[in-house]
Amino acid sequence: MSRIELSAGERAYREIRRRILSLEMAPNTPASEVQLADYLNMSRTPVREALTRLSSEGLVDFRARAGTIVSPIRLEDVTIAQFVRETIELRILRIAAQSSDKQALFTISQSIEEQKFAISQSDMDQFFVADDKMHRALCELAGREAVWLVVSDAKKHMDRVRRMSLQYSDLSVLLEDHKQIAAAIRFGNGAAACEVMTTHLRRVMLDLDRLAQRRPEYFEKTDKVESLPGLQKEGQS
Amino acid sequence: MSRIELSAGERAYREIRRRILSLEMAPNTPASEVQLADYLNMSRTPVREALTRLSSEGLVDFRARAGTIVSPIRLEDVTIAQFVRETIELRILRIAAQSSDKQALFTISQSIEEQKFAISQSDMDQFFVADDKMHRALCELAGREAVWLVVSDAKKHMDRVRRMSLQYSDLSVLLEDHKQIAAAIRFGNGAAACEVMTTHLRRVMLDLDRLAQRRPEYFEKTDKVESLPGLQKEGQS
DNA sequence: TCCGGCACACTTGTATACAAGAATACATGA
DNA sequence: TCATGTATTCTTGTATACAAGTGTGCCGGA
Repeated sequence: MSRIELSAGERAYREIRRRILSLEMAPNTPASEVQLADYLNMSRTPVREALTRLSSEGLVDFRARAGTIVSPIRLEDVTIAQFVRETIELRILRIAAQSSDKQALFTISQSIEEQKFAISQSDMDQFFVADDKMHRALCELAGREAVWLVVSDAKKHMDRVRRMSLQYSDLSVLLEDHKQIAAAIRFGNGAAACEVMTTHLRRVMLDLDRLAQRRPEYFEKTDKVESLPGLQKEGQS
Repeated sequence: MSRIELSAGERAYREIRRRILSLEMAPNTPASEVQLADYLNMSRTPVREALTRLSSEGLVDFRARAGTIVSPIRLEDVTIAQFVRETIELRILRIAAQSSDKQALFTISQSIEEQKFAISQSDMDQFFVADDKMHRALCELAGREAVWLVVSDAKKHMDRVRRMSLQYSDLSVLLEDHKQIAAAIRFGNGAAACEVMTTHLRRVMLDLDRLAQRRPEYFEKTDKVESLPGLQKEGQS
């Protein structure tokens, strides 16, 4: 029914974006227009349209007449995204704690079940989806569903990091966070929920350094001298 | 020195965006590609690139093969933007209140002087600029300069409303808000600053209904019946 | 072996040509 | 007068051609 024909430009945008955020297209690697056009079976025009949009999102970098690349992960972008997300979600949480919207509360329980299942299947993608579903449901509970769009948009700069981080993380820890948040919300205890949420959202940041060392080619090279002689951080071969 | 040649696409984007946000291009009116290309002395391609970006920002609406229009002002977008801006700026303010960055504090004083001058000259555009400068300086004071970019981005959905509102507003009221905020910040009184800021940022919202009645052609038509017979709001004409 | 310079291949930036759906004006019939 | 069907015009969507830099690799010389 709602099956409308998508334009080539829109298809290109969604597919390239998905491939970037899922790390299928690695940061700092070329995103050639002709190559993508070939891959997507279309001309350069709609591909270029997609890349233009992605560029203004900071997900690809145009280097005039010298090739386009998938943007490296920028620590600054991640930090801002984290700040914005945390700020907004905490306020959402305080509002949500005073609500008792049955539908939203049910969606939250539902997403937690899905997380359990995803963990039992070791299905990270599904966990990813269920995680988002819960955070989104919290916005609904607060009666600010549309705010999720903003959070979701800010999140794009963290998604690649989150995906890397999830590979080495214990998902059950995150699930436990979620359970505690849900419980606190049900009790109308906004402060407690916020406390857990703050810890929860900051977990990714704790991994950042480790991830940047493990995959330096994914990250933006900083201007600062990487490691002053005799002042190196503990070498992590 | 830093005078680099901008691409046609970038020029088109900036100019069209400026014209939309300044209401030179009225909401709900056509934004034809050929017409804009002609106006900007370039081909359709870079214009289309600009419109694509503006579309993903929600500032123009593509209607496939039926013309592109400047997006109407959507009350929902304004509301979200207000929520996001208020949430972020209040947190910024609490952090800023604990700082004493001389440079940023000076910039704040400076912008207030500029506001006074702008009022004396009845120069709204200058007031607009000085206003932004102050809010930006508050981010700097909080040591989160980059967060301003996010606020600034969220703000785009309020800018057109703000511009309409300013025409009927008493600018000195806004200046007074700013003075109080600056004073509270200097005293390290974050709570007081937040209180004034909340009132300050919500002033635009109070005008919304009035503005929507004065210029209904600028706003998105809501599904709700505009005015039930016998239940009209006070006729304004 | 190293360095400088040059030519070439390759990439994006822009213009133009063409395709196809949408809105509109108009003719036609009741 | 009004409804309806149709042709036309206008708009965007996509493909392709061309222009103009960029980076690279090779060659020659020291």
